[in-house]
Amino acid sequence: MSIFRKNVLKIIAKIPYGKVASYGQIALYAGKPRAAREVGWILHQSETNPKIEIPWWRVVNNKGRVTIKGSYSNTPIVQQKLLIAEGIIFKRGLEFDIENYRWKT
DNA sequence: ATCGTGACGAACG
DNA sequence: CCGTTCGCCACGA
Repeated sequence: MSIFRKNVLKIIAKIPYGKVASYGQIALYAGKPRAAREVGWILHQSETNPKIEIPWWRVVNNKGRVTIKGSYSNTPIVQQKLLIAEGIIFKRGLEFDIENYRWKT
C-alpha cells in the first residue's frame, strides 16, 4: 500500500458531514496535485476491497457533479441519495452548486 | 516498453 | 452551454 493511497483514505475520512471535496482536492492534500484520476481509481478499488470505512460519497468532480459509474454497489443514484440526506440540494440531474458545500482546509 | 482505459481537470472552439 | 482535446497518473493486457 503506497503512502499516497494511505493519505487519500485518511483525508477523505476527514471530510465533514454535509461537505464535499473534489478528486483534485484530495489529490492535492495527499501530496500529488495532478493525481485526480488516481484518486478515482483508489476509490474504485476500495469499493470491492474495503479496508476501512470512508465517506466515499462526499467526493465529487470539481464542477459539482456526481460522475461515478454504477460499478458494484456504489451507483450514482446511491451517492446522490446520500448527499441529499446530508442536506445538499441538487439543481438538475446529478449536478449541484459545489461552492456552497466545498470542504476547505 | 507500448496501448487502452478510467469515480479527473482544465482549456478550447 | 455544449462537445472535443489534451495533460495527468496508475493499472492491466
